[in-house]
Amino acid sequence: MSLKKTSIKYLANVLGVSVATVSKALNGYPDVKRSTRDKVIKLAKELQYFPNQQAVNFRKKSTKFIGLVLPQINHFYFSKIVESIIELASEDNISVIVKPTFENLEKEKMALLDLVKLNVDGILISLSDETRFPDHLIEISNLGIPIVEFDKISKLSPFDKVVTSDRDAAKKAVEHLITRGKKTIAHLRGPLLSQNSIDRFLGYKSAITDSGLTFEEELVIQVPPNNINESQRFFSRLFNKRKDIDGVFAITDISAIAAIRELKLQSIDVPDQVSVVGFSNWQISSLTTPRLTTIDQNAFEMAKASYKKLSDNIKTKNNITSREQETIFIKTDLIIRESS
Amino acid sequence: MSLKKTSIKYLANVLGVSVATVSKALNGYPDVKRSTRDKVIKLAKELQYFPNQQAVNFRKKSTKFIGLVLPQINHFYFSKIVESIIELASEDNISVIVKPTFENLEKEKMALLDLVKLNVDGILISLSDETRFPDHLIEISNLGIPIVEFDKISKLSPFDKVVTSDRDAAKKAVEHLITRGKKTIAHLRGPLLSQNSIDRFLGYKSAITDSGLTFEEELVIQVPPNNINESQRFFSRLFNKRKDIDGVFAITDISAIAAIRELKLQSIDVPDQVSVVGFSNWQISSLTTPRLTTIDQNAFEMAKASYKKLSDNIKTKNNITSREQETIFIKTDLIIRESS
DNA sequence: TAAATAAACTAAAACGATTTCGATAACAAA
DNA sequence: TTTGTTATCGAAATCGTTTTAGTTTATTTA
Repeated sequence: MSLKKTSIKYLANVLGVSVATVSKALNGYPDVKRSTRDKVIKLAKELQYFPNQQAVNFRKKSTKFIGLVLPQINHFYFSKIVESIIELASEDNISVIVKPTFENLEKEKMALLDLVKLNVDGILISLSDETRFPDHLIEISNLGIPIVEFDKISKLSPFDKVVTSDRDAAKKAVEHLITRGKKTIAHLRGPLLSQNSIDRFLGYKSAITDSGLTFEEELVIQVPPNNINESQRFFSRLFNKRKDIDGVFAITDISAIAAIRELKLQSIDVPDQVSVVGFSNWQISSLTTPRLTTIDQNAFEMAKASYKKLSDNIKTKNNITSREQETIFIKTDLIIRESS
Repeated sequence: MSLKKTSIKYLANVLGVSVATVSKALNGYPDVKRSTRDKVIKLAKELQYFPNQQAVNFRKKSTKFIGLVLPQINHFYFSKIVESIIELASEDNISVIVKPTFENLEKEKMALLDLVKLNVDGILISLSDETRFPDHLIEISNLGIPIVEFDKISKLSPFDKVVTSDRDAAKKAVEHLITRGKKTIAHLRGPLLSQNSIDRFLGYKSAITDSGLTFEEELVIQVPPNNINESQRFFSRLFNKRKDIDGVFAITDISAIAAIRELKLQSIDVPDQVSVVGFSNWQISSLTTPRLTTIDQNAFEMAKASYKKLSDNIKTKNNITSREQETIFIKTDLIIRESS
C-alpha cells in the first residue's frame, strides 16, 4: 500500500494553487493571503502532510545533523553524554548521528568519513585510545566542518576542546586522602599516553609533593582501567610488596573496586586501614560495600558545554584558521562516601 | 574558506565529460570505457570528492536512516542495544537516529514525529512505561513505515516484536533457587502494567506451583526497579514481617542488590541463609560482594534480531495489513555466581 | 561499401522543497 | 481615466545525484 506521502505538489494540485504558494503559506511568508494560507494549512493537516526533511535539508544546504564520535556507548559516562547531547540537540531540531569507535583508530576514521558523506553540520568527538595524531580530523576540518573535541582529546590538535579538569580533580581526591591522615598513597594509573591518565597522575603527584610527602615512583602502577580482574592482580602485586600503603587513588571506579576487593580478601579494613578513592562516579560506586568515594565527572555539564561550543561554531562558521582555539574545563565534585 | 565541496558537476567540467558519465563511472556502470572510468576515479580521489549523501538519498527515496526509540540511553542494557544496533546498521551503510523518551509518552510521540519528518526507512521502538495503547504507532505505520517493537512492547499492537523470554527466564531463576533448597521465595516485582514485569512474575509463579511449593501473595511485593534505596525500604518491610524468607528473586539487579544490602545490614548470610537472584546481568552484578547470580538478557542478540527483522521488513516492504505479525523470543542465560 | 550491431557517451527529467523575480490583480491617488 | 502602489500569486531556477532513453561513434557482419 504505502500511501505515497503527500507532497507540496499534491497539496498544490488539490487546491489549484502553485507549489510556491503552498510552500510560502506553510512557512509563513507575508505575501500570501490570509484565506489561502488557512486553506493550505487546513488541507495539510487533513492529509497529514509532513515536509520531506531530506529535501528541505538538501535544498537549504544545512543538514541539521551533527555527528557524535566516541569510544563506546555501553559505558556509564559516555551513555549519559550521548543521551544529554541528543536531548540538547533535539531542542534545536537537530538530529545526532552517533558513532562508536570501540577505541579503534580505523573505525574512527571510517566514522568520520561517514559523517562527511552525510554532510553533517558539525562533529563532536572523543578520541579513541589508539589515536595519536589528529591528522584525520584536520583533513575534515579543512573541508569546512566545525569540530569540537571533548573528554578524550589530543593536545596536538587545533580545535576547541572541552575536558574534565582531571588534574585538579585528582589533586582534590588525593588531598582528601591526605587530610584523612594517609601518608603512603598508591596510584593506579591508566595508559601512559592517554591525556586523562597523564593529568590524573600529575594531579596525584602535585598533591603529594605540595603537602610535603615524598613522591615514590614505586607507588604508581599502571592498570587496565576497565578490567577489574587485571586491576586486582596488579594491585595485589603492589600491595604485597608495600604493606605500608594506607591510601589508594585509582584512575577509575572499576580499578578502585578491584583494590577494595583485594583488600577485603586480605582482611584489610576499608577505610580504616586503607582508604580508597575512585574516579567517575559510575552508578556502581554507590552500590558497592563500602560505598565508594569518587570524583563525579559531571557528564551533563560536559555534554552541554561541548554541544554549545559546537553549536556556536556552526552558527558563526568559525574555523580553525580564523582564531585561537579554546579549552573549556568542566569542574568535578568529590563525592565522599564510605571508602575513605 | 569552506572549500565548497567538489561535486559531480565539477568533476565533469574538469574532465570535459557529462555528469552522467561521471556518475556512472563512480558507480561502476558497464557502459563507460575503462580508461574514462579510471580518469574519473583518479580525479575524484585527488579532489577528495565525496558524494553528497543527502542528495543521493533524496534522489533514491530510500533515506538509509532508521529510527531507534527507547526509554533511556544511560542504562547498561539499553546502551548496549544502542551500540549494537548502530554497529549492525553501519555494516549496511545505514545511519541510526536515536531518540530517548525518558519513559514519557509525549516525548515518545514527538520522537516518532521527528522520525517521520526525516523519512526514516523504518523504526525500532521500545515503549515507555507510560505507553498503554499503541495508537501513535499505528498511525505512523499507516504511512507505510515499517515498525518493529523490542524489549518493552505492547501486546495490543500489530507489529513484529522481539522480546526477552522473560517468563522462561524468571522460571529458570526461581527453579535454581528451589534446587538450592530454598522454600520461601520472595519476589520483588516491577510495575503492574509493564509486560516484562508481568511475565517475570508469571514465571516466578509457575516455578513455585510447578514444583509443589505454595504460592503466597504476601511474598510478592512491588518495588521501583531502578531505585536501590526505595527497593531496600520495601524489602526491609517485607523481610521484617517474614523472617522465614530464604530466597529472593528480584526484577532487576538493582533491586537484588538492595535486598542483599538489607540482608547484610541484618547480618543475614548471603547465600547461606538467604539466596538472591537478580535480572539483567548489568556490569554491576559482577562487581558486588557477593557477586550476584542473575539472568543475562543477551542485549546483543536482542539488538541483532530486532535489526534483522526491521531490515527484512524494509526490504520486502512488508506491512501490518499484509500478514500475521511475528514475535521472536530471545533466550536468556542464568549466570550463577556467589549470591545463590 | 553498406548495413547491422555494439560500445560509449550525453541530454534531460526527476526527486521535493525553497526562493527570487517578475506578473497580475486590486485598489488608491491624481 | 490614468498612474502609482500594494497585495497576492506563480514560473522557473536551484540544490547534487541517478537513471532513462536516445545519440553518436566505433566495430563487425554481410
